[in-house]
Amino acid sequence: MSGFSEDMPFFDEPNARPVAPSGIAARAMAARSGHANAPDYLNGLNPEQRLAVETTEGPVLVLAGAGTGKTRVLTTRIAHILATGKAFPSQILAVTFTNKAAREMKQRIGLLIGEGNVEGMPWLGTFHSIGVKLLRRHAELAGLRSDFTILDTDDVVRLIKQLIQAEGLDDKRWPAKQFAQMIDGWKNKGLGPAEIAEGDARAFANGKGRELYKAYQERLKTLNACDFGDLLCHPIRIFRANPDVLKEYHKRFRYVLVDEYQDTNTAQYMWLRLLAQRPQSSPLEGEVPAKRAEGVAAEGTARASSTAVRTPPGRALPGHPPLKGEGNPRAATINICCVGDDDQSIYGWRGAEVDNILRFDKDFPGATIIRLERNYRSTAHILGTASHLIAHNESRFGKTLFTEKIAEDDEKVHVHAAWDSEEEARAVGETIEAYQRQKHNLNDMAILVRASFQMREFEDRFVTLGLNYRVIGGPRFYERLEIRDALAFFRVVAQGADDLAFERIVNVPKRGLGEATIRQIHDTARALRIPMLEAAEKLAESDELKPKPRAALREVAANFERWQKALETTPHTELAETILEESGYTDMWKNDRSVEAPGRLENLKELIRSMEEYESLRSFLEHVALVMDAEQNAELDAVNIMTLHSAKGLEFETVFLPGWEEGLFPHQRALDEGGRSGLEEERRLAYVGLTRAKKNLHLWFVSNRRIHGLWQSTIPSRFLDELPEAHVEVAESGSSYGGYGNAYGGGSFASGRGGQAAGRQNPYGASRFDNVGAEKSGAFSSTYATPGWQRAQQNRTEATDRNWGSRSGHQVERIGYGETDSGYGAGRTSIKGRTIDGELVAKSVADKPSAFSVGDRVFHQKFGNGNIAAIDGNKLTIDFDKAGQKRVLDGFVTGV
DNA sequence: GAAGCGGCGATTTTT
DNA sequence: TCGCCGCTTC
Repeated sequence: MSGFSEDMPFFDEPNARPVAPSGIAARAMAARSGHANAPDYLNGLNPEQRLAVETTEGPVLVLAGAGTGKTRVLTTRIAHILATGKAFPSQILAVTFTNKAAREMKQRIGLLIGEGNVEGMPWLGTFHSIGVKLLRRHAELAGLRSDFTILDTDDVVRLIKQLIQAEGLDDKRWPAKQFAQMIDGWKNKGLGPAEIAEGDARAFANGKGRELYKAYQERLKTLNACDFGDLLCHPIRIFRANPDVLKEYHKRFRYVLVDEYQDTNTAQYMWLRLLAQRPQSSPLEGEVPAKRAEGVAAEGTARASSTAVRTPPGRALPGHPPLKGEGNPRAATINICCVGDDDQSIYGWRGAEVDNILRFDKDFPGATIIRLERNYRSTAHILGTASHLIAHNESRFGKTLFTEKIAEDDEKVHVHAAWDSEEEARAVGETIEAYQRQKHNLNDMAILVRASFQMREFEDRFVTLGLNYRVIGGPRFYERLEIRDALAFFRVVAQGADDLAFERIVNVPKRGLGEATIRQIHDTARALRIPMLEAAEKLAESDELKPKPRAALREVAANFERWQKALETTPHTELAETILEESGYTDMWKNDRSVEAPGRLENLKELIRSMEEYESLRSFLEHVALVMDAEQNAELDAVNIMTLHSAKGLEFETVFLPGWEEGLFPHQRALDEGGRSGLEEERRLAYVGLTRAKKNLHLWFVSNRRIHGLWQSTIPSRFLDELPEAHVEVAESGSSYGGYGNAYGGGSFASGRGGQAAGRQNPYGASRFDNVGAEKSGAFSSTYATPGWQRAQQNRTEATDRNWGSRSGHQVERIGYGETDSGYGAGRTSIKGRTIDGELVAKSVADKPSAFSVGDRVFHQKFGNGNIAAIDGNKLTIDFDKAGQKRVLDGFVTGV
């Protein structure tokens, strides 16, 4: 109970018992948790959680360690505020980072207080979705119309490229992508063109960075569009420039809740501060005028004056505006509750400021800090391991997770060594099969990697084993080529000024509108200051074009005119279908002979289907821009493969963490670019990984890994040396293909084959992992009787057939990973059309012959075309034209 | 408009 | 080393 602020102010609560001053908070808390008449929703909360729920007034920081019931606290807190009549649903602002988190919160609040009431929580959402909402209401204050478009990263890059070229700059020397990232970085900090540092402005485009940024913002305005960063920055600017507007929201939001506070960037922080500081009276006016002015309007001068006050030890802060009434005992009540875990801050590289959370009690004086350390997820060994590791970080509040469930048979954390990444994949595969034999579900297992290139080896291995897996993360459904094309059509219909969308599809399908014509449209639009669509209409009526492009353009213009009219009268799903038909887009794919085409058509169908949930084309487009989730197939029992980053917030019975080697984890670039804080973030990432596991945890490191195509010998991660011996067991081997250790090792694993790394020293001193793997005994050494085959056979007759027709038992799912414009190679998508609803799949698959014959010509995503040489059940031996002879499962090939 | 070649980069990712 | 992007070529 060390976290209580000693000077928490006393607040009157009209509708409830007064909150006890913090001096007796512990006692009060204890007394209350024993209260006989506590409402249902409070039942089952532990004392800390309950305190976090019931301390509704004033600033509260809930430091919620991994697996300590963070979401439960947030949702119960909202339920409590509502149940005690402290606020109406519409008076609560609750922000999350991801749509998934927002959805989950809505759902869980619904369970607590009844579905109907959640509908009335219009201000529960992601920072961005709430930003859009605000911006739509006050668009004119940002120079936009309320039907503005939200551009995605791809649009932004294309736009910037145009601007760079328009400036007469070499777009190779100054890549648009890089500048887009710079702009993103500035917006993360809430900086407009006028506010960026001189040095930053000069660093790009021959010193034209600032002008370019300005030009970009102006271009967005003419396009009636904004980017993701603007969704936060525009509201900030609006609030600052229009105190009356801000006041409106101060009145509205009585309670502010923030999830994952450690991930907030500076802009989000500013946004929150503006909304959270609610003067109830105005004694502050004139009292600290200088600070106030800075805080609300001029961040320029704020920097110098605020640094001394608010810089936490050890780390300098880039100019945050000071808090109004900072340090002032008469500061207005701020009912803000931020929940987060400084130890899980892993997004520094994209602008998140761990300091926001570390600084909380300084930002919000008198804040109550509540630590949730009671863990309900993992075994004592896992917690002990994670805690010991994270204790090596300096910049942290300091929490220690504990559990009350200590079972004798809990296994220690296993650390395994392998010769190289291939053996690692093989051994993990075997361990998974060993668990499977003990009746563990594949769904309960996850492989969490540092970098996505590591996934490939596991995928390859699992394909051969016939082990179901699913990859989570990566580009998603809405980033696929055909989806983006379709959306571009819709966007132009919904918002005629969307030039980027127009440019994207004006010549899709091919209409003979080449570069020259598009240039001409572009120039006309620029000259007349009208959208390209209008310019196209004008050109089509003039004599400036040759007959062919002129006719084509006339058709395009007529199409859009017709569709725009239909927008008023036709149901939007119907209209969407019409658009894709009449534009020839569907036909384009129907006539396409490539393997991807059918999948693309199915995706388009899925797109239309998903539109039904929205009331209009506009609201659909808005959701598409912000909600880019792909649904999961939870039915399929499959091992989960994902990066450590995307694993945050998830939990699994069994977790595998491969690749614990210096250079990979911690990643070399994190060290090079981030220094000590980079290392600490890597360590937090490791901590996130470790704390995902409920029961079983396996860490791996290899001696040799291929990096950029070259085999390099590697050194075990320093993180391994930071694990507590008491909770860790070094498994001698994981591979039945053992012998490497004896054959090559003989000594230090870290020194590699044949002294390859001779002279290379472990800079971190002798590691106790140096000799691991020299002997192989094999805690999980398995036999060659792989269950994969039997399983594959079994699966054929079970759920598999229902969902996937008679494909092989081996199933692969890619959540999100699909092909994009730029494309993940086709080889990355093993089975297409998983987004199709079950019925369609079943039908289309059933039509196909379920078995192949020897001699059949087939196509495989990864290996290309080949002829079937032999068939063994669902396993085919194929002579590939290019890849040679391979054995693959029949589900992975299609007839040609 | 497709195919072929050369250069380059190669963590992590949400909205 | 591999695979993508963009440019050139026919």
